Amino acid sequence: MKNLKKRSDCLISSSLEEWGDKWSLLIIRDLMFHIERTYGELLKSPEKIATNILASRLQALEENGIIYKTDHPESKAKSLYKLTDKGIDLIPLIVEINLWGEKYYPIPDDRKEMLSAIHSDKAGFIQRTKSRLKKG
Amino acid sequence: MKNLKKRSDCLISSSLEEWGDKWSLLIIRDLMFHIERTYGELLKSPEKIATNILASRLQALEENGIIYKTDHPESKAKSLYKLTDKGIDLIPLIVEINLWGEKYYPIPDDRKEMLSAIHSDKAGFIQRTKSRLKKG
DNA sequence: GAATTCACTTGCAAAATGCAAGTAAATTAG
DNA sequence: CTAATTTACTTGCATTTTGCAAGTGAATTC
Repeated sequence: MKNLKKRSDCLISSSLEEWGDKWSLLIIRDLMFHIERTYGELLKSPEKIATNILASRLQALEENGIIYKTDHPESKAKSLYKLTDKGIDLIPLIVEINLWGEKYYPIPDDRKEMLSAIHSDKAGFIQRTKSRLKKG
Repeated sequence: MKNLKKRSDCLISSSLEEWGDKWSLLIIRDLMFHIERTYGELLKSPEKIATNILASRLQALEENGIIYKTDHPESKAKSLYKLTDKGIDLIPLIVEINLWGEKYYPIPDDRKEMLSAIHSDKAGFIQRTKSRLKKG
């Protein structure tokens, strides 16, 4: 998957070229909820991404500076993927997707707490999530 | 293009099934900036969507209740596409994409005014845009 | 030392995309 | 009034992307 075709100068179009496909945003979601994940953990997400697609997306996201790969502290066989600051900047977007989804889909139990935190203080939630990810 | 595969219960995943591809979001962008567009006007967007892809996306977005089609007031040959309330609810998302893009791409001149309006009063901008689209 | 885990890669079929050309109804031009 | 043009698509086909299953090699556990 080669990226950055630059279909136009539009900010939205350019941004979507980087992360605007379903799998990329689901990977970003996982790294937002869990701070860091191994390749195998990302594979276990309920949407069942294929191994080759996961590999190509991780590579593209890394090339675009949205995620980075580090050594796993306990094993040389594993490695960890995390969001860069550029990736962390996508938190407000993920929050808005959740808010839209909340309005049109049944809310899974494990998202209820997060959504009520967002509703009571959106900016605070985003700020707390950002700092949790940055030190992680 | 058949929709709604429902890969999981995740709000993000379900939402992305509806509009989470690049072309759909660009169509939504156009309908947000211009309130209403004909098929031909949508085709003229700088990203150069193919005619068959545009047709399939319009159909999917309509089936998902995000846009609707109405008669053109001046010509039976033309028809107009507009955002439904469900589609209008995506405005905050488009705003956040713009804000992310602003940080990582050069800002086109024709977006500068909008972005400064967003920066000075995000909630107000969203509210004004919503009411503009609803009466339109 | 052998089996298992981990992070991928490879090969191939199926689906989606993109391009060019066509079509039918409505509109405009002569 | 008739022919050319516009409008909103559809169709056919090549290219690209996706998805599935089966490797592969290094690291780890048994």
